Amino acid sequence: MTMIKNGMNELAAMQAEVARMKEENQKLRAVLGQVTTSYNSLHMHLTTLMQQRNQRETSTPQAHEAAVEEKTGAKDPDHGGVLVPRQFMDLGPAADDEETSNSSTASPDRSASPPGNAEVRSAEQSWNPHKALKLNPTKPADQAQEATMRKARVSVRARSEAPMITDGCQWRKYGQKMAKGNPCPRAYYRCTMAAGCPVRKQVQRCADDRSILITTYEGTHNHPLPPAAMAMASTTSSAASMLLSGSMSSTDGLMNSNFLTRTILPCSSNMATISASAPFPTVTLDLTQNPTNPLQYQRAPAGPFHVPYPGAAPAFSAPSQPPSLPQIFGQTPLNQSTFSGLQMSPEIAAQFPHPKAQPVMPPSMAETVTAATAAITADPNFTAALTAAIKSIIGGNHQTVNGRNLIINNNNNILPDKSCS
DNA sequence: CGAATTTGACCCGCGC
DNA sequence: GCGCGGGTCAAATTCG
Repeated sequence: MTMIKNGMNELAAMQAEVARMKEENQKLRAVLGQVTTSYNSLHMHLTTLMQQRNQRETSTPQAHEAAVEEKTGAKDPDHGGVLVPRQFMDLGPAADDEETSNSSTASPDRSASPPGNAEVRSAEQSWNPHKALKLNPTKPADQAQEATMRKARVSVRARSEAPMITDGCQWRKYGQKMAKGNPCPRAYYRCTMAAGCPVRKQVQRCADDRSILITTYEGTHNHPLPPAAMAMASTTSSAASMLLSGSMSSTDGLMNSNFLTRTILPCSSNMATISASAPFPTVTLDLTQNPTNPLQYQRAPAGPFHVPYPGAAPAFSAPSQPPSLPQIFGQTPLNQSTFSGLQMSPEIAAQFPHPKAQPVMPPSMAETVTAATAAITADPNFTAALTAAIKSIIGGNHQTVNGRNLIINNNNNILPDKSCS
């Protein structure tokens, strides 16, 4: 008798559970529909903007193409008259293609590379940007852009007692050097999550304050990343994309950091600095300032440093690992055009009423970033469309220099490169 | 014993 | 051309 009663209770519980799941399913469908609608409207807006821009461009196509040619040294048929940079429109096939070929052909063993082997040589060039520049002086524009992308660096400054920050990737140390002007050695690491992955990073302590760890990332992963690594990879590639989209149009050395600052690190206007000066354009994300900032990492008592960030945990699955710095950013692996950590402008938000990212100013930074992250990571196509749309919308703030976009800074938030080395 | 790290040698770009 | 400095290689060593 009690067994029957138990069975009935179980059945009732399961029915309740099914009903609850149905309700949840309906909500999710509603959300999906909302997102789809928003995406469609945004896509339409993007199309309209691009058409308008194309019309403007085609009115003076020769001047534009001549300017591009002068800047890059070759025409790029992919771009045509569209001013949206490739790294924002493509979902990374160009870089991926090449980097995929790297993985199949690149050999770190230089002695094994027969001289004159074009394929191996090409891979070697992509491995070493210095060689690439020298050995292929007449490369097409897109290749030049890719080479520049590889050269672009993202430097993260953070306080840490640990010898290296935990970013979710597997790294293999391949060298260490004493850098001039810094008593602390600089360590060189290479991503070992996939054979031929071109991503490298340098780790060095700041000479002025040795509690500050400077980690410089270079390159884009050519393999899927674990959740814990996606955010940082996305952040660095996004920062690099942002940097290059501006640095290639600016010859001033220091260029606008406002836009990047607002987008990569929407919570703080003085955490991201950009140096487009030689030898490599570098974005510096400074996490050592503003102790009251919610994004400010806190020193861990032992082991790798982590960045506690309330309200943003879903991207990290490892229960033992508290959300670390990159957590605050969105992620899209293999996508150099990802616009991470996006803070929606009211204009954009109005056109994209994401369920969590309402145009109303967010009550907290955490919600903003969480919502933006959710929106961005939802769909890679949407990511590309959104980034392109933003670029287009910001077009009002753009000027064209030598046929390329230049983001105009509305406030004078240009900070000197604080690199210590 | 295989993987990871260390470390001296080497390569390359750049300035003088 | 030479020296310096940054970056990488690879043999030796250490570690798990």
